[in-house]
Amino acid sequence: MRFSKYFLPTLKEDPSDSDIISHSLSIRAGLIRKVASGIYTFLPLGFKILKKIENIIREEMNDAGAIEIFMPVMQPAEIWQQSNRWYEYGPEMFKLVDRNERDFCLGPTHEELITTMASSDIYSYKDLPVNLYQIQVKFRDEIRPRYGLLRAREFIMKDAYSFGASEEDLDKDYDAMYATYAKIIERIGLKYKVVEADTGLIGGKFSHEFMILAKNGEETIAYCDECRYAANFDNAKFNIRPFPVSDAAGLNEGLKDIKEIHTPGIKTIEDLTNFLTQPPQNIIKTIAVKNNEGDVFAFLLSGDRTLNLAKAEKFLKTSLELINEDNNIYKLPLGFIGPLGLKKEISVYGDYSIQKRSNLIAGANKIDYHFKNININRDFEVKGWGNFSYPVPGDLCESCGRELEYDKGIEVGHIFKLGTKYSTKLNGKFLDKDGKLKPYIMGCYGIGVTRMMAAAIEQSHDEKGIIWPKSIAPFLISLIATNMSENKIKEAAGSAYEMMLSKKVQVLYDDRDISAGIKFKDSDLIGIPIKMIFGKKFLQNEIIDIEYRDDASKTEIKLNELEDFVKNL
RNA sequence: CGGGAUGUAGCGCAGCCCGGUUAGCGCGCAGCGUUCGGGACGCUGAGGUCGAGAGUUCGAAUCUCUCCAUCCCGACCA
Repeated sequence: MRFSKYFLPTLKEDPSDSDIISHSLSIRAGLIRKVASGIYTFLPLGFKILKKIENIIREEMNDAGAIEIFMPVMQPAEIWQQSNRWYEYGPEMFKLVDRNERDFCLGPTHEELITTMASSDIYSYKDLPVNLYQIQVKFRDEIRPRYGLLRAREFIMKDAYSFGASEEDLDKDYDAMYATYAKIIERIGLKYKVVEADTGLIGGKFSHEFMILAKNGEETIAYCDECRYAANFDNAKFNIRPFPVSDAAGLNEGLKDIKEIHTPGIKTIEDLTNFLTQPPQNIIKTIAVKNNEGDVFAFLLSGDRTLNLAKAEKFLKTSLELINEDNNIYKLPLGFIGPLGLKKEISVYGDYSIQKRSNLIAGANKIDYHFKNININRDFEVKGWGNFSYPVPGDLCESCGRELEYDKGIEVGHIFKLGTKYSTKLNGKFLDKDGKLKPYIMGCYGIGVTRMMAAAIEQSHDEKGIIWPKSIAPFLISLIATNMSENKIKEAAGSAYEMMLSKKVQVLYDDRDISAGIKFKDSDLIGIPIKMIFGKKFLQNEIIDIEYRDDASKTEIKLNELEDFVKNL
């Protein structure tokens, strides 16, 4: 492609309405333009990259035996009402009405549609298992679209749905998709981690998320290199770190007498640590929660930890909300709550992080007062112990005992075992060998295609711009003629361009009659892996400079070596 | 939806607090000339409903109100 004939508008400055690197770079490099919040046009360069990502996905999916189909964006309301997600999804679904006042939605996902389709065309165990996928636009009216392509309202997803006759079928497909997803990301050439995740709204037994590692990632991953465990931060299993001896005030001093201390207006752990010059680990954080029935519970944690509500809910088998000014049915003195002197109706549960501690500080259940030297069992009882917090630095891998490490990531893929959730609701049944009618056992597997593009930028860029991995780079070679008014340069670069075209090398020839600096800057900004420069050195000695985008390394080749160089790319 | 901020030329911004002729600057864009390996220079020029509507005023980009859009922080997700 000749730059002068292409449509590739680049910007020198960051756009004012983007804060995240992948967003501003994809606008500056001329990949996308914003149409409305969370809605984008793909310009030629961005579209090219998208197609490359899609093709890698398509090839690997096909290799894994999945079969491509194409379903509509617009879907009738009935099937969503049948699965009840018309209501569960709620305002997150774009809904519309046709001229006959029938309800439709713009598909946020396609479980309903494909299950309905399967139910009328797959009747026999002989047709199973089968794995169907598509690469399609999805619509989700996100509460808050943000970060450009990372959370858009219209985005492209590869979604696959497997139908099996048995759990074994599902396991096989699930494992195949797991391996395929890993292969896809490896082929694209990005660093990633697979984590155990929550199943969320889509439902099902368990799931894995594929995370592209990036500093600005939305998700925190807790992992252990020793035993290869990795999980979402919220979900991570861990053992409480051993209490550091240097912090161990009172560990060996025996139990001291309780003292009430005046702490006017000191409500937060942070204020308290400053006021008393004590580490937060010596303070009991007491978090009050309530369930729908109006039962109130108190969870005690080490002051440096945060209550993981999901863990508390699992433990108590009830859904919970934090107590605040609005739902404070017992009028608890927020900021000064503690285990000692609580109402009898409130059951107290302890996090392992304080189990073996003594002489701690806690709220006195009286405004502006705390207690010193509180001791478990001597001063109050705990109804149950558990792990109720998020991990903190130093916490240990549950299976091997090594310290957990943390990384930031962007979720680009998610695979689920759905089981019979949708087949049951949408009448997706087949006749099995034993002559019995059974629901399909399903799995679903998604990759965010447009998100993958943004995640790649997020992982791979520098202050000059994007650094594309070769696999998805829009062009492999950026051919730069530094001075178009030098005929020798212009002609040599022109014939090099023609030669590479004939050899099917993907080359962007910057033939614009502008200063060389702009060409270098643009080339770096849009992230083409190799710069091939015809300039001064060519005029003098027929030397062509080769410069690599990723590590900025350089080599020189002579004109007569050019064909060989191109051959070995 | 709650909290915070912003809307002035294609892009990035100043002007607004303290109202007063033709609304500025940089980049980009067009023409001419000079330059030519890391965002060159000179001259000339085009380009604006000051987010929208209403109000206050002799007079509004500037003050008031309403609305809209966009971005950031929280619950959701590929």
